[in-house]
Amino acid sequence: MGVHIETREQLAPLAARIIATLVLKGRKGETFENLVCELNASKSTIFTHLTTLQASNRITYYTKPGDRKKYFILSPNAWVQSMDEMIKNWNEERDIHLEIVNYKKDINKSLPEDSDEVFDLNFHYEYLNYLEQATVLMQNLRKKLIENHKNE
Amino acid sequence: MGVHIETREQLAPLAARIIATLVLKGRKGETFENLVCELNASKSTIFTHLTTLQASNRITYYTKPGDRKKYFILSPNAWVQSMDEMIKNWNEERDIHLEIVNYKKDINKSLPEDSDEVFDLNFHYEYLNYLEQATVLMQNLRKKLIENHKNE
DNA sequence: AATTTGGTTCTGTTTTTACCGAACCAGTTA
DNA sequence: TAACTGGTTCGGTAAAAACAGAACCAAATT
Repeated sequence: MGVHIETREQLAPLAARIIATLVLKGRKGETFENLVCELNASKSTIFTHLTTLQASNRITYYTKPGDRKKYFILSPNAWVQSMDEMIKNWNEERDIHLEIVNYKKDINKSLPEDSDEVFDLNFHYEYLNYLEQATVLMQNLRKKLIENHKNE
Repeated sequence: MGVHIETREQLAPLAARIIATLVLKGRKGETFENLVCELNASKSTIFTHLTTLQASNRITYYTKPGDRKKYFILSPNAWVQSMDEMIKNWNEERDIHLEIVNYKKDINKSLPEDSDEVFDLNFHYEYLNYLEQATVLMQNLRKKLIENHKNE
């Protein structure tokens, strides 16, 4: 599991394993100390990873009254985050392709119709089409799931 | 663009820039030599990246009769590849969550109903639901786009 | 007031990644 | 057959990523 998270979320091995243990631990969470000894890593490493994971909204913590310890848990809306990430990426990609299309159109204009230097834009159009449709689907799914979630 | 590809496709900087230049070059493709001097990198580096990119089906090449050079181009079905990757990832993720659910169910069985050690499985169910729906949507879109593509 | 607990900061060290250069090889051309 | 072209292999290096250790700090305990 650690490895999977590591590649998919592009995290350092240990950061991924923190996530993995939090997934397994569930809503009870895990303390700083336990993470250190369970993953037998150094306090400093765990600390820096915990802070970056918090910064990227992947985890949070809660505290118990009369207890200085922080109990770290996964951010509750993992799938929303995951979808938002995906949509953001698709949009970035779309923007890049749009830029390229414009750039190539410009060049094509300055060439004779039959020149074999003329760019074929079809590739980009197909890709843009895919991105567009995927984004719409994902946004709808997002809305729908959020609705469902509220009504529980 | 290089940077975007680098992070999104998890490639080495130079591999990403190869992709980027191929995207810009389009159908005509780019030769080994040109890549070397355009990206001012060493032959060996370009070579190894070209081979791994071919191995991962991201690029191919064609040859001209009476010309020893290889003209490298992007694999024509980039969006299909991209979707397949995504679906594969979602399936892996689903399998992991299913395993965890089983594991947690097992533990829950051996605990009294009201124990606060009991795992809350809702998180996993929601996530599985998301994965399931996303996968179905993406598979449908895949089918649809492939149909469209054939009829051109 | 001293010590402990839980956490934080800073400065290395180790490991991995990304890349380069030189030597090499199989066809092709002169 | 010598030299060139286009590509391939291998050994090594430089830089970045991941992690560790020790020192440190503030709040709580003793």
